[in-house]
Amino acid sequence: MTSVEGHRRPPTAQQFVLEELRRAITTGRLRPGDPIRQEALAEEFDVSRVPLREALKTLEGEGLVTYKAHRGYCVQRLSLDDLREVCLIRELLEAEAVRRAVERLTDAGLAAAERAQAEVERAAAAGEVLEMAEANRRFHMTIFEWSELPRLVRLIRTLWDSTDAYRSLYYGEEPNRQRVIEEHRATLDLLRRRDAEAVVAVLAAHRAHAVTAIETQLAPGTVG
Amino acid sequence: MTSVEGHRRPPTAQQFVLEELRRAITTGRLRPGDPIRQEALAEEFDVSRVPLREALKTLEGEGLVTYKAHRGYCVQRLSLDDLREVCLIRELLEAEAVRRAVERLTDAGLAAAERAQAEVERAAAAGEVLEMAEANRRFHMTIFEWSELPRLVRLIRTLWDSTDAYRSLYYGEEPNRQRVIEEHRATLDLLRRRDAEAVVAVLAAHRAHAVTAIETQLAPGTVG
DNA sequence: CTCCTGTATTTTGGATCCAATATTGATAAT
DNA sequence: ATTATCAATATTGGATCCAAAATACAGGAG
Repeated sequence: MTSVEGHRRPPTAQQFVLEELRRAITTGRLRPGDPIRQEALAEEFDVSRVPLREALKTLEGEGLVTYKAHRGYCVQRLSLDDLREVCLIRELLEAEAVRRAVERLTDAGLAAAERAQAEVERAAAAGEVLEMAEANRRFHMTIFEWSELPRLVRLIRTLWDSTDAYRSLYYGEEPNRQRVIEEHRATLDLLRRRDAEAVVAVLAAHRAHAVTAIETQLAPGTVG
Repeated sequence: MTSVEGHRRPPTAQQFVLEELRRAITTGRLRPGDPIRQEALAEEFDVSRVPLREALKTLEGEGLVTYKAHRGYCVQRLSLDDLREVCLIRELLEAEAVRRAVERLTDAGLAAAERAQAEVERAAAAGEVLEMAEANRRFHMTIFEWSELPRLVRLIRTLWDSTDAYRSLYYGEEPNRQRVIEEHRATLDLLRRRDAEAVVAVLAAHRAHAVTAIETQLAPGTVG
């Protein structure tokens, strides 16, 4: 094996930089509100400013950074209000995706979701938080994709991207990871019974719980 | 007056190119499926390929063009299925935006919408189709913005952008223009009475009509 | 005649350099 | 002392040039 070091480097510098920028933002290395100094960042990633700027344009489209002409990019402030808003929008879109998905559900599709779930549980047991988050994402996207509404899925994916920062926060807690596994099992069960509304309810409950968890985690001393 | 020729040129080349590209796509000058030859386009717009590529990245984020590494950009095929899907998503998002908007509706807000509507009617009477489409957009966005959900409004705006091509088709027909004016008046009336669900219904009916109109316009000889 | 292969050409990706704009700081006038 | 103005600096925007990849094409083997 020559280059199987976890992540193989993307075929273009802009895609590489895009991943790195996402990581930098989600891990808090670049903090919300920070202006983005292109020269410094480009040097750090060892690329020129051109691919960096193209990656930033992509992130601008996703709402992770803001842009003003001649003043450059800033990391978008992700307030709790933003998080709540994203969850509200996800609620609307994912509910529709699930309803459509259940109508088109096949055995092969279910098997794919079960494989993703197996990977989630494996990663959880092994304590691989990052892998678990990734498999979790695959689990959900697999379901959404059954809807056969590619634009809808694309939007949902973008919304997930835009709150990656908070997601890693959530998955950092062991009880939350356990909870996710339970919810996935319940979801699979309800899917087998073609009960779309119940699945929608589970997903909604999950989002609500995640928001609450993050709220308390972020504002721990508001009462004391 | 020095540069009041309708549109003043944007402060950056990428924004200028972005507008031009949008226009080229909506007017059919660049047709769906067409690969985008950067060199040729850049020369046509009299800029280098750098700002062109940044504009394309923005359009990629909006779903108007697709991108593959080392193979470049293509104008997204906007099938009728795509149009229907965008309308479905708009239905979900705009309904929520309207419900929130009605809860927060102020007199000043209503006045702004009425001004936009006045401009719509003026442009319609003057036969200025492009101006009418623009005022129409302002009318709706004004309402959506009362929701105070900036990300939601942003998404809706992007969805509107992605179907601009079809919109100009719709507004090209006089009866459609007349219909829009009626619907706006009804909408304003219902807003004054704070009847969110009725507004949602009007908007849904409008979208349904637009889709049907475009379907018949695009496939005129399917029966004969 | 078909298919594979190697090469030429086209097209995209990226680096460097220069221009334009914004920001900062210093100086002077009120 | 405060504010306005102008110069110096930092930062972004864009053009050109070169590298890398993909595509098209020609030639030869089967």
